[in-house]
Amino acid sequence: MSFTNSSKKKVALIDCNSFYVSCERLFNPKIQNVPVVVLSNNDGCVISRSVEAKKIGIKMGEPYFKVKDLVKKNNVQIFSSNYSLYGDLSRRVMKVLKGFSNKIEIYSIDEAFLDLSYIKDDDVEEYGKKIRDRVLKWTGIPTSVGISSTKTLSKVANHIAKKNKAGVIFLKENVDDMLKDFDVGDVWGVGKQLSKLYKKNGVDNAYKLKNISNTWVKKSTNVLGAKTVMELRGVPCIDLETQETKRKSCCVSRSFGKKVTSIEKLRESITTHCLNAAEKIRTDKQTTKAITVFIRTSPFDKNRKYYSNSITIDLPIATSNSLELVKESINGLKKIYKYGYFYQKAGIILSKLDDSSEKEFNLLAPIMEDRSHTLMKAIDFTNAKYGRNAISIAQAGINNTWKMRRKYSSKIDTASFDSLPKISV
DNA sequence: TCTGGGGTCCTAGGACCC
DNA sequence: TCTGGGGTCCTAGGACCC
Repeated sequence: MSFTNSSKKKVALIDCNSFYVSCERLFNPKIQNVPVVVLSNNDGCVISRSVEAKKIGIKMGEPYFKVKDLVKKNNVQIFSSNYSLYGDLSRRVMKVLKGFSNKIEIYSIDEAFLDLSYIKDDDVEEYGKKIRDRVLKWTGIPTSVGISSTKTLSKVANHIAKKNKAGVIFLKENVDDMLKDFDVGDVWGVGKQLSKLYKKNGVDNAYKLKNISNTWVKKSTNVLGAKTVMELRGVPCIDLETQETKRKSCCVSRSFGKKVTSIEKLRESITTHCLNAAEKIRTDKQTTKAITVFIRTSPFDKNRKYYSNSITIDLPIATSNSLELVKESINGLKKIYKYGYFYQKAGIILSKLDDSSEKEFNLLAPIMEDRSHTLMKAIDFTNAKYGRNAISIAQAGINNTWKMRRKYSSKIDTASFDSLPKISV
């Protein structure tokens, strides 16, 4: 059996260029052609860089304090991250992309896969350009487009498009030449460990990985490793996930702006995280059956003893009730807290999430659930209207000395963003 | 002084059962 | 004094992603 070229699948990966930096640039004409970086929460690490910043040698994920000298010397513009702004712009980009294909997988805040199988090979590059142009014109965000027969290959194509600023790359006959030039560690699904293993065995580029023996890869890695190899050969193994699915776990955690030693401060932060997580799952109409609390000291501090611990509490009845979850998590915290350590981070994870419509049978549940449901709805409504944590509980604390640093925020918030004039086209 | 946060999936190995 | 074998289910931890 053979397939004609026209029956072959085509998938595009559209990826926003330096997404967070591009978002900041939309509101600040002064930072167009200069080096710009956006920092992670707590102003900890570099998580987005403009091309100018990359050229200077600022690496992805590097701690900010390590690049401070480079920043000063080159007058790099620094921004604390502003996720509500990036989320808003992301939704706009995705909305434009939905106009090109109804088979779309929103893969991350700045990436989406589109099924373009219905476009002829000869036309697909032009189509990619059309997508880029429209996203740029309607949202102001620059993108790169990679197109090929599998998701993994479209990732490769996108990577190349970014690197040589082609904008759009369609990988087809030229695929092997490109793969020979492509570091094995840059292949989607090949992380640090796999990269090490492959290179140890002489497989240092994507072309060699493509031609590796099936038995070896199955024996030496796992099913995902084997799938990656098949995808490099142009055999689709990873489906486009066009259905939006609900999350299976929900984690809220933060590093502290200053190290924390007392259980009272830890309790405040855990309470805050709990309230936020509970609100998130209620928004998605979900309930949880297990809550994990974790705390840890800094893994980088060589002068102090490291401590990290967590505890998971199974809940008898699935719930999304803030007060219940706070109560359980604080009980958990008491069990893992140890005096005498300088804590750097605390968080909670809600797991075993389920649809709240499928309630478990319990005699008391109907009454209890109903009353708490009304209260939670009132809390969520007020917080949505007057800002997050307008209604909180006393334990969350008011003077939060442990709150994270956000020294370089552009202070563009969702409200002011919404009030900006929209570009008409 | 200062090193993010939020996810998913896979697998080995333990617990348990007959 | 002698130690089976096979199956399922669950979970912690690792690897990966952005």
